[in-house]
Amino acid sequence: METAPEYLIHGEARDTEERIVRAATKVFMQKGFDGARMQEIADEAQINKALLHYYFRSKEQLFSKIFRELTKDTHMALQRALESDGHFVDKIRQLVRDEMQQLLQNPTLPMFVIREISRDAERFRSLVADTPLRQSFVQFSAHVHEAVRRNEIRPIDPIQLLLHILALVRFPFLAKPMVMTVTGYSESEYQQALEERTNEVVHILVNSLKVDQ
Amino acid sequence: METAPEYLIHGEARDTEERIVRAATKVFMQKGFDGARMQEIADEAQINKALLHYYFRSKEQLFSKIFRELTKDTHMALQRALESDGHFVDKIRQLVRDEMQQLLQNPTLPMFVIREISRDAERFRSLVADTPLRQSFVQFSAHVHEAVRRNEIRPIDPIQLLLHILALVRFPFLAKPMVMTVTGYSESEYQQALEERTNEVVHILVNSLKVDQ
DNA sequence: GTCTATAGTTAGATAGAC
DNA sequence: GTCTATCTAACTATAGAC
Repeated sequence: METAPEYLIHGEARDTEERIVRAATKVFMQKGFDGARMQEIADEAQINKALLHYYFRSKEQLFSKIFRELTKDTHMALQRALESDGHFVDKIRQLVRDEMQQLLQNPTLPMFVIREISRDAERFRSLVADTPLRQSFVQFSAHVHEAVRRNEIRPIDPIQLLLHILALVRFPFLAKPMVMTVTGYSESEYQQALEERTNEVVHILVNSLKVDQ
Repeated sequence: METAPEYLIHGEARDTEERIVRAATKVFMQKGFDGARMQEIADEAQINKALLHYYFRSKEQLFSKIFRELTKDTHMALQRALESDGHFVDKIRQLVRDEMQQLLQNPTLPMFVIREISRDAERFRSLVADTPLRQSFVQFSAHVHEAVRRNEIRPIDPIQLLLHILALVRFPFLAKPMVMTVTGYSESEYQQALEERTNEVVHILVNSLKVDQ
């Protein structure tokens, strides 16, 4: 079921669709696919439940749209970093700062993505198939090997370095409710820790990549 | 609704309850609370659905039992590490090895815990209230400050160090489906990366804690 | 303790008026 | 396009026989 071309939609149509997408994004990110209710999305969008099905045939299709929208720029930060010139360590620095800045704007995205991929890895696999994301890791690996060869960094398995970066950057957002509870930190205290974190992460990564240690 | 004392239960009772718990653990860990179905748990335990409600009044109560069971030893590794003697860096080394070993035995636990806490942080808060887990972070912080004072490690905010450790150790298990897809790694290749990871994580942590850098 | 049968509720989805 | 009303299926939970 194709949506009608833009010029054919009259009245409040575009606005309604946008409100639905915004509402669905909010609810799906908060509750996940299994926990989300079409009724709640309709309420949030201030429309009727039936209208959801008019715009998006099913919950599944609505979710797919949201998921694709939210993940389509995932590889951008990595791409920008790899394409930049200079020392490999500078690329890492840029990558970390870029990702941290984005996540501070959108702190619940990591939990959403990882929860839904874990729920249905197959969907993600087919979604990623025709996407530059897959190619990004190949390039990243090549950059790592080249940097090792040039003696810019110590020898390291690219997947371990990737895991280091993703872990250090994304985990604090993923684990926010857990860590807040365990530490007893308040919302604002934790927020501050997140903001101070960029330099910490850059520091630990740069140090671990130094040669001759 | 208390379960009858052990000696009063006859026939296959204990075995049944155990099968239910095992089945529920499997299904809840795989699907999460929202995605799990009582019918699936019953099938997995090879009993009737009504019997689930006989043993555990509701899905909520069954889940609570499982969740408490799975999280009750969370603080153990940290406790063991803190109580050990010697240089602070040795405690970190032990902690990482201890946790990694446990997670390799139970690789889906981090996803389960973090997903459910994110779904209902309040439950976790009240669950942790009367638990040594909360106290563990206080002790951890004290150890960090003391180690800094003794010049065993560089100055570092305890919450940042805690985040470093948790992130580096747990994220690779959390993000397994995502990272496998992005990298194109097979199950066995990823498994090997996980096993090789302990030394990597120890290396990066120890390096980042060195003084005079 | 364990089962079958079913109540009670809520979810996603559709019909049809406007 | 948007609404009300309703269908159908699925889920949790309970009643009651054995």
